[in-house]
Amino acid sequence: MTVSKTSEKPAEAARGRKDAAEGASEALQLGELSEQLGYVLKRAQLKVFENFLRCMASLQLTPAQFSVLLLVEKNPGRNQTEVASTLGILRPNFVALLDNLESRDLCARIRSTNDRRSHILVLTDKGKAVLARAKKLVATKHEARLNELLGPANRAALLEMLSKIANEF
Amino acid sequence: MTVSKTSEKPAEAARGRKDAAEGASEALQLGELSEQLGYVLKRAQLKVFENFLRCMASLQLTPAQFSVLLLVEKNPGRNQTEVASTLGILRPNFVALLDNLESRDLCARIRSTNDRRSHILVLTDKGKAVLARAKKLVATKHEARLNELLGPANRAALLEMLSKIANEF
DNA sequence: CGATATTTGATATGGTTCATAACAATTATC
DNA sequence: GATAATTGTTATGAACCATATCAAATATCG
Repeated sequence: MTVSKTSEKPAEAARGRKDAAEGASEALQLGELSEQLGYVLKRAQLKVFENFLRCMASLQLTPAQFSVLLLVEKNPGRNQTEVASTLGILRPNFVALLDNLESRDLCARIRSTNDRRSHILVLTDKGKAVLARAKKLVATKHEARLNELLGPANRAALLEMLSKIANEF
Repeated sequence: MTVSKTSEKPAEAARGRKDAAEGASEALQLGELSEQLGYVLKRAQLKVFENFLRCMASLQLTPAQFSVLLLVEKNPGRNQTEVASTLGILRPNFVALLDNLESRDLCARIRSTNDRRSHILVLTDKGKAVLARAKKLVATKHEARLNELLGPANRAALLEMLSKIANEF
């Protein structure tokens, strides 16, 4: 982990007021830390989530909520267990997440007629509309920033390597 | 968000017993999700941390603890504020982390003579020895797995891109 | 059919991580 | 020398993650 969100700008906040005065204690050497995959990965992930939240501020969607809307749109009619486990979310924790989306009228639970235990998930019209706007924001503000920073080819390569790690590590 | 640790194997657990029976409800389509940087990044990060913990099981070191040891070894004589903020850890949260390392005799707090407010951090002999063993474990078990999966060139490219994101996003 | 086991959504609960406010001791500022 | 700022610390709350358990509904199998 090693990193926080709004808190400290890692290498920045290290050298404080002292610098102006006398000793000017220099910045710390990261050393082997900057070669540690986990360290860099975590840092990058926090930055990306931070940026995502800023881009989505107007829609008030977290990465988790966005991923649920995306998945339900692509797979309407699936139940909570299926959607949650596909996202790696535990069913108990998925309940509050859904409560939130449902209370905002973005998503609806419908009792299944086949299996009256399960709740079928679908996006409401508002949910579809909000998701459409969210996609545009992500594309133009968030993912575009990536292309700008890495270039399309590198961006694709990065995604592929991360997928490989996520699936085969 | 989106993913858990020991819990669910995302795409795996989705299709449960039903498959054997009749309808065999198929796996969900990830769709645009697999193109979302944040989603893939988070997944990869969880996998990497999980693997790190397994590799370090014999030494009982978390990624955060390992990063502290690495940083203190490279920068002996710095105080808590400097080390914590370099790692992006808030000072209040750094206290318990240090308490742990100190109670295991891996690291020591020494009252500074210049500024009697601050605690100078150093590794104990045991701390140095444990860190040396940890480095070997990480190199041979953890990072080696990466080279095996991506190849050295790709591994380097990945690290560089992640650093860029972490620093410039 | 009918007893038993399983699945689904939900609740309660505890652990871990992250963030803020406040405090005493010490030092810096002016 | 009075006031402000810094250091380590405590207390505390929010958010996220994980486990056990429950009632309702369904599946399984004798």
